Amino acid sequence: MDKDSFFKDVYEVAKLIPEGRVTSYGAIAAYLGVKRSARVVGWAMNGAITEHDVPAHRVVNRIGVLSGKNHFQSPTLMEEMLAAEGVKVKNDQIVNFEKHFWDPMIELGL
DNA sequence: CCCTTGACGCGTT
DNA sequence: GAACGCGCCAAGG
Repeated sequence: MDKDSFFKDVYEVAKLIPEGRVTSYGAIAAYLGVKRSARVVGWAMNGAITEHDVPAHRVVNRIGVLSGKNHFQSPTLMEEMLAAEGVKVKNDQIVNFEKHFWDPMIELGL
C-alpha cells in the first residue's frame, strides 16, 4: 500500500457510496486508519472534484452540513445533486442525516 | 525551512 | 447546549 495512495483510497471509498447515502470525512478517515486526519480527507476531496468518478457531494462533515459546497462548481450544485438522489437538504444541512449516513466501517465491514 | 490556511473532529469551558 | 480551543496532516506562500 503506497502512502501516496491515501488520496486514491479516499476516492475509492467515496466511489463506493451508494446513491441516496452520505458519509463523513471522519468516517472515511477512520476506515483508512487515520481517523484524526479528517482534514486530509477534505483536502483529498478537493482534488476528487476533478475526478469525475468521485461523488464528493456525498461526503459531508460529521453533523451532515454541506461544509464543502462552496468548493464545487456552484455553491448550490452539491445540494442539487443530493436532492436529485433523494437526500433532502435544509439550510445547507442534510435532513435525517443519520438515516442517510453510510458508514464504510459497517457497510464495507472492517 | 517556517508560517498560515483548510471540505474536520473532540474535549472543555 | 453553544462557543472556543487544540490536535492532525498536507499544501501553498
